[in-house]
Amino acid sequence: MKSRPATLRSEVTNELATASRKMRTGFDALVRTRGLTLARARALMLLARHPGISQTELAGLLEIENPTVVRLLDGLEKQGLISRTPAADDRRVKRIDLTEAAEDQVDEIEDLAEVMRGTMARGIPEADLTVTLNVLRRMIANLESGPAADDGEAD
Amino acid sequence: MKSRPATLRSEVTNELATASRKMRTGFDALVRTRGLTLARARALMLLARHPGISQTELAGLLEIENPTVVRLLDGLEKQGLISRTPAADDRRVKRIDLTEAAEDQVDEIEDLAEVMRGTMARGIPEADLTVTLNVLRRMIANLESGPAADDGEAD
DNA sequence: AGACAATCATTAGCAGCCTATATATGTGGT
DNA sequence: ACCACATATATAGGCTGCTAATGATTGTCT
Repeated sequence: MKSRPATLRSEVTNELATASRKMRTGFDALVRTRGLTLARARALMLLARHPGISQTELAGLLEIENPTVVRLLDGLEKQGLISRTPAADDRRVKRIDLTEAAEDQVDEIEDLAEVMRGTMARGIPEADLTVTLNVLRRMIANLESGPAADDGEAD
Repeated sequence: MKSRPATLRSEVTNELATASRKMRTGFDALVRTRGLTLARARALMLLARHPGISQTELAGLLEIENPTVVRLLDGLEKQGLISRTPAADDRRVKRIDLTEAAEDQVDEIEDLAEVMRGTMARGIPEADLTVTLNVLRRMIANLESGPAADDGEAD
């Protein structure tokens, strides 16, 4: 077992995982007070912005797989928050819409999300947030391009 | 339904979630080539640093709940990577240790983690990583102190 | 037209996380 | 000693994510 000192990189990745987990957990706790879960709340927010989309399209927006969407919508349907309507032009697809009850909830959810963001950003200079945003985007791009050679290592 | 523009804050939180998810997914794919999963690899790494700890202590380090640890260790035990030994002084607790087979794997896992970190950090100046680290730490602190009043709101 | 491939939704089964609850053991007050 | 409470592990059941496989429909190609 080699002993490994904590490096800047390892600290960033650790704290990235921790911050994300705490954010998820915290927001999940918030929406649970409204009878929802994080995944369901996310779906509702997207459906509010994209009414009538198909399940596959929703899966793409949520970046989860189709079978996961199916069960997610099963739950939301049982809660009376969405409706599945067979599409007229393509009988394979079903169009998903929010019910009125759900539309009322979406604004509350958005407010909770805003509270969450405000909490997290408390006391952090905007310039630092901007740097962080760029770092995160570069990391995402790096992850998407795979563990390639260290081409862009020197900046 | 109010219309909401994308704000710096909302972008940071979105990308934070995305980066973390992709990091998890990517590392999970890496360790899967060694017959492991992300959760199991994390447990092995911690057990390597803290041999003989109890399940509750491990749960604390992993920041997951006790029942989750039970099933995690059930799996690792079946794989022959850990052993559960009843403690002599307190017959409620079991001490968890890595088997020799596991110790051999831990270094490989650590190497994979290092590959992951290198991939993510590719092309990012150290100064920016430092800013990001501080931002993440502040966010974690903010999340832990709860959705308090906006004391430090103004930068 | 008919055969074949692609797409959408679904089901089944696994893993990981959770909460609530049960069981065994340990600890402290009376 | 005894009873109440706390702690450690385990079990049961739910939610969310995945992959693999199915059924129905649509598109394509000969």
